[in-house]
Amino acid sequence: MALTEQEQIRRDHLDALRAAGVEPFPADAWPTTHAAADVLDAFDDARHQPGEDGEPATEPFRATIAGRMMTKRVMGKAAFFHLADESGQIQIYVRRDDLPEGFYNTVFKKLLDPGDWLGIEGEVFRTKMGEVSVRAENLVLLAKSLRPLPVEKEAVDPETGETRRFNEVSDPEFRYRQRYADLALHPEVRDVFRTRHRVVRTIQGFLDEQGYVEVETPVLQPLYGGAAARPFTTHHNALDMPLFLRIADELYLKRLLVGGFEGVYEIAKDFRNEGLSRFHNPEFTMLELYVAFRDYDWMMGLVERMLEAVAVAATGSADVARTIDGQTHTLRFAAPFRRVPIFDAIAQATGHHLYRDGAVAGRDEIAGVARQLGLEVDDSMGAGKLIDEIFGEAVEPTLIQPTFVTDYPVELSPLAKRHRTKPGLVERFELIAGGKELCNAFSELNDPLDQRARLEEQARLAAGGDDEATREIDEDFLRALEYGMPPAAGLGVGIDRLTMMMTNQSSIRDVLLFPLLRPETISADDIPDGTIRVVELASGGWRVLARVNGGNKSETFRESEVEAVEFAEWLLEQGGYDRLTMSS
RNA sequence: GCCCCUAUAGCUCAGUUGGUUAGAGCAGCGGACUCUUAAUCCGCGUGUCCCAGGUUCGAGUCCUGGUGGGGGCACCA
Repeated sequence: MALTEQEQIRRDHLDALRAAGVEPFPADAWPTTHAAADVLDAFDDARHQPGEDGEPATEPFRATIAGRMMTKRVMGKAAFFHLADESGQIQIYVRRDDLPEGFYNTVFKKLLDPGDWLGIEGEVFRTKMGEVSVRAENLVLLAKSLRPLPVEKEAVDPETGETRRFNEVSDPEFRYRQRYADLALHPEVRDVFRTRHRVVRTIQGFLDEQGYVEVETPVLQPLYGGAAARPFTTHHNALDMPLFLRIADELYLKRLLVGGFEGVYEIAKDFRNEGLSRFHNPEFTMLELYVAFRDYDWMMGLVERMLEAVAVAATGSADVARTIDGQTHTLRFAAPFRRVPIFDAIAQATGHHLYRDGAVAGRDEIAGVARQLGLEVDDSMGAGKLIDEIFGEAVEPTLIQPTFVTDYPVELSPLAKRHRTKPGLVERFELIAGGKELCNAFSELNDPLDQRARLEEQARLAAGGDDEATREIDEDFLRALEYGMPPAAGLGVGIDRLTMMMTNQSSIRDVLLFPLLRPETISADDIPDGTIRVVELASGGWRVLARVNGGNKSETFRESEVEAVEFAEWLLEQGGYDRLTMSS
């Protein structure tokens, strides 16, 4: 691999450390007494601060800490740097004469670099400039950093009192591809994932308290179902059979209701083979919950209480700040949330009552309203689809405060029970907040004959070329339903989008530690010396990469893999190379 | 799949109408400095200007095609 000058210098430092008898990757543990933030919290000037003239503190405050060296300010025989651990940063004061003979000049000044993990032991004090710091009496290298972390600097603006950051890494690609560096540099990014952890834990704690059981159902499924989406497919060798990564876990959780569990939930990774966007990642986390003997009305009450608990856990209060189109709103996740039937919401927004006298308006009337709103209408769109479009255009973006939208047209909701009093509608709600859907819930369909009819309709769609419809009927699921599934309320919550809401992030990539990106392109710099490699290009074609004695060769073949391989083999025969590898 | 924006040093960015040897700050290297904090001061420029073609006497700059990334649309019960 080609090393940058700075990478080479750090490797030189590594060798020099070993030569000086300092192990760069020691095995010894370094048990700490404090986190950086604990030291800052606990410091008390009256008891811990030494006197001006070398007078010892009335109660010296000794601490052993560990972290990453972030900055280094050397002033001859003394130096300062900041040490960052998970809790925050604390300044370290180093003096030549506090350390063993020669260590400061030959090791600390020359061979330790920003990014190195250090252990510090010493007394806590406040500097003349007023910053609580640790005076290092023992300084130990815990792990050497061989790759320079980008350096960002901070300063407090004297007028506003706000901390400004300079040279901040702004390239999103760098941040997502090298999340480890992003996290090391940006405590606030770590905070997002701590909040995500609290969101999940709060939900689990809340549901556990109700007596519900968290379960694990198969990720690898012989048939996929429970949603409409294209699946990822894979293959099991020993059984020689295709398998699908789940697109939902609904059908397995319902089997558990049949089996006698009265409240089950799963926080699951689902996988959908679809596009990427600010709101979509091919693998994402979904909460699904099913509770026997309850209905969607009851479920709204549970969601209100659960999300209030989540908001408090995530932000400290039920009021959550949310930036939408550059405007900051305060979303109140305090029960009860507003409830509005979808047709009432549409009527308020458009003036058109499309559900009258116990029936949904005619398709032509609905299409007319859609056209008035500037929506494109084509003949394939049914009444249900048009209602959905009108809602999405005219209502959804206006629902900033958490709002339950209820009683959808039956065509939109094949898995929900028909409404007990309103013909043509189903018992379903979505929770909308900040103009986006957060939850989807039904009174669940438990009639096995009706369910069979609907799955058969799906299979017909699949045969007709709809690649999001499930091709095969899940006979085992129907067999389970035939034994009898209790009436139940079901809920789905997108955990990623909920976390976006609670942390005020605008992209799903900012709440996923490792969002999916296209693979990095390999260049000749990235392969070991003395090797030749043939790589297939995402853009089509093949490239032969060769590297010997630091010299690179790169040759692209658009048309033929055979030509590329023949060229690589010819190159190998010319000598100087000892290896030819193929990579996909 | 379509549209817009974008890619220059490890990081953040300049780079004029196409002009000869591509710049700055930070980081790094050498030196000074025992309370600094975007430390300071002196000296040093480290590069596949995303890739491949093309136009031109001459391309970081213009054109065509491609790739990565961001945003929007479409898709997503």
